[in-house]
Amino acid sequence: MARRSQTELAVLGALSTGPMTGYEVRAAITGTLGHFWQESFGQIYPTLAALEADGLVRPRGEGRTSGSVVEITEAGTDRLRELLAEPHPSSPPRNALLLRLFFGEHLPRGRARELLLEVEEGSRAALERYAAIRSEPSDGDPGQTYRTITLSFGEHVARAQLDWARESLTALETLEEEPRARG
Amino acid sequence: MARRSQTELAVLGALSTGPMTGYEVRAAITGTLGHFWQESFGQIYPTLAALEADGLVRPRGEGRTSGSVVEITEAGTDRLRELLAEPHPSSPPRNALLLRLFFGEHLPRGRARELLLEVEEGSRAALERYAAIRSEPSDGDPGQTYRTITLSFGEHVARAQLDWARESLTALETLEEEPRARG
DNA sequence: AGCAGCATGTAAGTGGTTACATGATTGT
DNA sequence: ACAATCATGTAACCACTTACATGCTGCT
Repeated sequence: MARRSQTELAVLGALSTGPMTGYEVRAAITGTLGHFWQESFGQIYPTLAALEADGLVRPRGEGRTSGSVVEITEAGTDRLRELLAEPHPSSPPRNALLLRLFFGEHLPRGRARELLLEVEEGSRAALERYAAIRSEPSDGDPGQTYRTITLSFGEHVARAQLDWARESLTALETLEEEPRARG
Repeated sequence: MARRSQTELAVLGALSTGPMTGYEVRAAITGTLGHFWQESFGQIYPTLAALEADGLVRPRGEGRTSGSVVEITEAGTDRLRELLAEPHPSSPPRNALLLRLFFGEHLPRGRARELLLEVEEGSRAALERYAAIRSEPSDGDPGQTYRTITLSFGEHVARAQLDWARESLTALETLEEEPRARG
């Protein structure tokens, strides 16, 4: 059966690192998967309820004053492995910024430049965040290699976007310096 | 009012290059915006109908035996510029492949490698497509610079992913050669 | 005659976001 | 006392995909 969604996978994945509340699941996801995955509360709580109904997670009262801490069950871990092994759906690309840039000639003057500066700044900021994560002490965990690999993905892509933005800004400047041959 | 969606923008943008049928709009979008934008027929036809109701596009009978060719109106061009100038929504990242790789230790043996090979091959293929577009004769159109910029984005990102995939494959090999210190 | 590709459209479902409502706990 | 943040949940809505139904045109 199955096919509830990728959210189930993300939530079970988060819970595989230890018991936590729904709120913390969300924080864990934005914190560690943030540059390639996101979940909203409107997804997390219903998913958590469904997982509990299926016996894949269970409530766990101890150790906390507030919030209902849940932990992953044996069946949940099995399910996680199952979901991980499934072929991954590839979401169609939709980059609204590029869509605007593509029709750049119809853009208000200077707007294209603004869009590129936005990318430049965003990529720079991303690289800083990644550097901070890199500098955290490694725990020697066997999963470390895989986590570093996904971090490295973020770094590669961010550097590529930074380079692209800078090159494109230069290209735009040359365009605007030139006398306009055509209207 | 507005806020019908980005689809409206993509469709008007396609029609700004000339009159065509809904089917051709779809082909134009997948053909030229393909690496950062996609639309399905289920989106295009209702959008086209709505645009016509608003007087932003109009049917145009001549010159064809089949299919209803539509063209953009003056109001449509204005609307296109308006939409382009609006701040762009940024869709939250959702990379199902990275989500799996992140939990790589729970993946079946060899699966992580497969995923990376998939990225390697995909990026290689993308670069070839981009090279083919590059080699097409330039038409000296003033919008050319912007179209080249978005193409360049694809190239930068594809190269980054290719490098990343290769580096990560090496990292995985080293991991598997090493005697496993921890279970 | 038959098939591939052009063409248009709708209905159902899904996966997701946003906004809202509510309240407990912690720190100042 | 108040604010921030932790915490849980729901309802409404939205954009989009998929699958389906239908038919035409042009080529072989």
